[in-house]
Amino acid sequence: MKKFLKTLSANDVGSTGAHMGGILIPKGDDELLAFLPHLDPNEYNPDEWILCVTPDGREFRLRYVYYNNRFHKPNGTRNEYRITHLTKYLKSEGAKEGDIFEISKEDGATRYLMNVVPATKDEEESADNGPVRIKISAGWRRVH
DNA sequence: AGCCATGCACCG
DNA sequence: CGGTGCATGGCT
Repeated sequence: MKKFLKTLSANDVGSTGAHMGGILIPKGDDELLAFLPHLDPNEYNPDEWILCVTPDGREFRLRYVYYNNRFHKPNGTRNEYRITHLTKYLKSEGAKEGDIFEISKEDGATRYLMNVVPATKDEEESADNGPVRIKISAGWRRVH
């Protein structure tokens, strides 16, 4: 099973007043890009819907988008991935800036599992005996 | 590269 | 009419 963690930013949880309701995916990481559905860079703003279940069994459909107008519009500047439609879930969990968002999936499975764990716990511990955490980009970790 | 912000459309 | 998401621009 592959599993990725992201520390939520203020903008991610909506506490900045932003109303774009979603989180940012680092681009340029092959493991993460392979883990998520494939989005064709040759398409303009391609998106894919992924099915996520929470630990308590609720299901959410999330939109995984690649904003790439940099390559498709004359003066486009966007080149980033995002996952939206998360506001409902994050609010229901009372997620705040600094908390950890987890997303995992069994190899070959179709459904993803997601979870948010409060900031205080997971961070400090696990120096060298817990699971291996590899920093792959700002805010993101991959767990083996 | 990543996070912050927003005008407008849509929908209840 | 208020909330949410889309697509995009801006700032660090």
